[in-house]
Amino acid sequence: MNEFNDQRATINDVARLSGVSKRTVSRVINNSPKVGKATRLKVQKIIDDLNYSPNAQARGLAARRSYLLGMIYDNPDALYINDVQRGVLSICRKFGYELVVHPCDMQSDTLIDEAVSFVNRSKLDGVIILPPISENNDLAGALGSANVNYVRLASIALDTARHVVISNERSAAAAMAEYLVKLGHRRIGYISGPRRMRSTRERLEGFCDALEKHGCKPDDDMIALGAYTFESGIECTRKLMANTNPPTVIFASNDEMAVGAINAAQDMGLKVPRDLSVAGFDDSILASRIMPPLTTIRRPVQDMARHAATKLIASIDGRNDEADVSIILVPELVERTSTRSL
Amino acid sequence: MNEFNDQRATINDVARLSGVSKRTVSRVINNSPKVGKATRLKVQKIIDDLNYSPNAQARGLAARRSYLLGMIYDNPDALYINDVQRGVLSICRKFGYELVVHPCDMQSDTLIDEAVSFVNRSKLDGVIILPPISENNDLAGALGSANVNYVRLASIALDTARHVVISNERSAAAAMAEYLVKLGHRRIGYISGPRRMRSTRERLEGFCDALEKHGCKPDDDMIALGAYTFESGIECTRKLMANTNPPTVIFASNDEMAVGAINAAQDMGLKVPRDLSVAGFDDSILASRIMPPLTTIRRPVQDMARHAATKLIASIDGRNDEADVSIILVPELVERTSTRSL
DNA sequence: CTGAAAGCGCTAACAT
DNA sequence: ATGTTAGCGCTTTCAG
Repeated sequence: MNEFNDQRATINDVARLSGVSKRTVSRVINNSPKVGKATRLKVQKIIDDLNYSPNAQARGLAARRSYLLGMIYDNPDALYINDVQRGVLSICRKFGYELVVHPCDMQSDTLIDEAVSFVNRSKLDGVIILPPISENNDLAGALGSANVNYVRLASIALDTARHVVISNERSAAAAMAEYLVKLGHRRIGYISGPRRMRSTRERLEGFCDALEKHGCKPDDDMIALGAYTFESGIECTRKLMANTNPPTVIFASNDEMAVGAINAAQDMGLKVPRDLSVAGFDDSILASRIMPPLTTIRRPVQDMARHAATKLIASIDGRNDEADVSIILVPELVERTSTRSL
Repeated sequence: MNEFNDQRATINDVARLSGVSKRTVSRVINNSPKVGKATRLKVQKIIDDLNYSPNAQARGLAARRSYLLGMIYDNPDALYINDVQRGVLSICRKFGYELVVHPCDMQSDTLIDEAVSFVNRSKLDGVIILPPISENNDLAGALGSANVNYVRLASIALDTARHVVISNERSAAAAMAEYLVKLGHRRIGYISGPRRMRSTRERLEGFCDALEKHGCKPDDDMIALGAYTFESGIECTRKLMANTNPPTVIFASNDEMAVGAINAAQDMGLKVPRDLSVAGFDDSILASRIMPPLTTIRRPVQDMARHAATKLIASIDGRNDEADVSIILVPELVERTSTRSL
């Protein structure tokens, strides 16, 4: 490390000192195979001595590459976002990319223009889009026609394999149904997410279809429309329990609502799981901290993120086979003590 | 928007179409005052028509500016990180900066080299460092001698005003002490964070000093050494309550531990707050979701982040007066129902 | 396998 | 107030 020199070394310095041309140094940096072994070693030595690292901006300008990936989201769940960031970054590191984050407002009517402008302005090589924004086909379309590489995280195949990484929430919800039936429950309440989200439908249909197979499809009064919020969990639980024949278990389709359900139950003087079982979806930090600990479904968030980043970089690098591999992950059921056998 | 042209417009296109030189266009882009009003309007019109936006890489290369800020952290608390990101980004947007995130491993012995290399490689204009990494003076020193602009988020003035934004956790902890004493508590238990962190000392000393003023300085057996984790909260609570004269309230110095304390209490057959009051620190999502809802202290995280970003950008722009303003924020006490009056 | 030279799109002295 | 001319540090034809 040259502690005394404020100026960082450039490719010219390396070329001069190692007695080769810029072009050759560039080849060494980029691991081109067309460099003699001796030359490579000589150049590499100078690079190490100088503690040289190429200027990303200059490189990007010349090569039309920024080595920057973007992440676009409007998700209230900080834990989810953080997990995705970590997952994406673990792959970025391997390939020399950095991650630029871009939270935004889903409802904004300039959402699409803003997203495209974000990518263009920063010359991002690609973007990863998180749910629920990932479900916006217009956004994906705009990105596609602007020739932007993108991968969406989703619960269903809403794009070609190249552009999406899927967690099969339908089958995860079905697994929860199986589990609750096996515990002996027949009166089963369900709290859904907001209508406009795809995950809402996936989870609901997966759950109901599986129950139907066991001959206990829930009546309409066993299904409450929530909003993925704590408060809506409370409200829906009240509604569900007000039925003349209330459920013995409530499956809230995310943990926030499940925690709301537990709180509501306690308010009503019901003990969970003695008087009412409760299950959630997400395995957020809340799930393991709440009393009683919540039976829930763990989405493979970091895995999805890693796959998305891998796909994206493959796509940027033109490794089409890899970019086009179909990725479908299955969340797993986490059994805790908020659900009991009847 | 020119939908049919794959190539984005460049400054040359704008110059040619508006019949002025590149230099003048550049002046318009950068809001230089030395441009005639008519010229400015004419150029701006072309810019709008072409939907032109300058290439950040080229701009950065020429001006030695990337318009990229970095965020360095190793913090288990996703909510905190997310809050900081949002805060920083709200300022970034105003000034045309983007944010590159960089979680890392505090324990790594290449931490410092990696951080410096991160900044150099990506040509970041500045970085914001989160606790507890922000407490690493060697890192700050290395950044400083590498001429990197940085701002640290901290609980104490561990750098010059330009380089730090402070939340006064000492006085916040003191406020909690006052509050508990006012509720009538005298036997007061404390669960600290890990020794190596500054915030641990700040919170502990602030708390104890305030109690001392009221003549109820806690004995050594009323202070348990935790680790800011859920499990350590449980363990420390057990220890505290095993005293012959156990506390009537436990102040855990973060919410995770406070939630552990509540769980431990319930395990021991104690009802919170009837048999034991519990208070936390952070006002994390857990605080409002747990039963009973947690009395805690809310750190002004987004505010700190905004101040840090503002400072950093001022410093980059050479607005020294602004960069050197001293920022000390005070967290506020949030009263909920996990603490009761004796 | 290596080198010379022409840019990538922008800013910044230095004119005018 | 505006234009000319060099670069910023790198990649990339195109030659050898």
